[in-house]
Amino acid sequence: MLSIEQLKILFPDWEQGLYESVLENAELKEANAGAVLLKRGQNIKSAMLVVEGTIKLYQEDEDGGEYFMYHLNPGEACAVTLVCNYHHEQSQVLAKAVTDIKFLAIPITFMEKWLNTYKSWHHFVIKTYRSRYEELLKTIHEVAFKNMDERLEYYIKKQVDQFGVTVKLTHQDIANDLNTSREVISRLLKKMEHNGWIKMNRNAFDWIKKQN
Amino acid sequence: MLSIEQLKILFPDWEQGLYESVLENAELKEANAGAVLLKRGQNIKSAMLVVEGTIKLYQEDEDGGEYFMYHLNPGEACAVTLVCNYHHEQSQVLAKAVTDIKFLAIPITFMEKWLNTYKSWHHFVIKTYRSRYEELLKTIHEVAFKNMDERLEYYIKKQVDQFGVTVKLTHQDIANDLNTSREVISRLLKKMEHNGWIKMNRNAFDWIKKQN
DNA sequence: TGGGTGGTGTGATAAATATCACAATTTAAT
DNA sequence: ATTAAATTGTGATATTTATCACACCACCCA
Repeated sequence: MLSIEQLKILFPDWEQGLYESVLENAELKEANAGAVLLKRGQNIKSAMLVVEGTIKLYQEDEDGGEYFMYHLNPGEACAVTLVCNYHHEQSQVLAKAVTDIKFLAIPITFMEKWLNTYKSWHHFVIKTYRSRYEELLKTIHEVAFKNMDERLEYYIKKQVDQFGVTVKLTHQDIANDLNTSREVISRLLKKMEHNGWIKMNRNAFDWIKKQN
Repeated sequence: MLSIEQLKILFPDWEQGLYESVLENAELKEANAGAVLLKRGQNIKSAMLVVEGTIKLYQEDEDGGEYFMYHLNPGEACAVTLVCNYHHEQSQVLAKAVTDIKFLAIPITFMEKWLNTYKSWHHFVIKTYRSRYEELLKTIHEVAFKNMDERLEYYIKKQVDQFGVTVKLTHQDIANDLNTSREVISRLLKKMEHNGWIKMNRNAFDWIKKQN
């Protein structure tokens, strides 16, 4: 299990009692890069708080399509799992581990209880919802108004913010995340290369565009 | 101002003290159908709770484009205005009155205070965020995976749920809400008419599709 | 070392949507 | 009643994206 000191670093704004409750009731779980942590329609049985590594959140289609929405990092929680009413909530999202990860799983029976007990938990939940709500707004902005070239640029920038200027993804990976085809991504990346925005390698490329 | 009885009907799960605080500090405002209540980039100065009528929430583009996300009805609050930190939050959304409306405007200086004072307010805020988060997920699902014909059907169904089977909108109205062109909507509606899903009139049509 | 596999490049074509042009018709206004 | 404005219908065309087909190359591995 984690030490209380590690918890305090990850979640600095909590009350003492909340740290103790978490240590007592949460399970520290691990998963490998690529693991699916939550899928569309799955019953939510525990809240997920990221301790180590990065998770990607997707909207998932009925027939296998995916659309990437945002990253979850250590100290953050998966909003959809912070359910208040413990009656068979179904996930609307797909969550995948990008790297090897560690996370705290807290049975959702505690959610309602903690909301009433810990002010800091309450604030944490609200902060989580608010920031994710804003991420979704940005996603809608992209997908409702932008063509694929701009969406790709936005996608790459998020990737760069997360993992640095070397983007270690295949064209197919990116196409899956943007719910398009590999050919489209290949051609758009080629254009970016012509424009001097990226330097391409096999299985990866570097983002070298100067930001104004 | 409203009576406390009216408030209790609209917001049945609140504490007594919260009703009183609202009556004391909220301003009851009115707006006409079509009025813009909040636009992208605008500073948020008060929370908005709907008392009467219906509001439409949009994602707004830099250059005038709009994409309809969801309706707000009496007893509901605009999530983006429920800010916890009163430091110049900017709206990411566009809010328009669909009908003549009445709403409570609560200065955001009370938001943080009430979160710490009223459990029922805290729950209300979380419930609001959660339900709107889910609406945004549905919107992303439409716009990321569906073609315009299905998105139009989804749009009409939301309209029907709100206002009944007679949809009083012009093709141009719908095109604006879905960020497409009038011609596209006209042609798709014509197809729906052929399929026996709608009966068209000028400035309106009836949704007559049998649901299975 | 010689396949096999996966990643990438690229043309051809189809489908979905956007844009332009303009006619026809209804409603509103003077 | 006549004109003006708004609404709808529809063809032609352009753009964007999806799909199919296939070539080429790098890398792994038996």
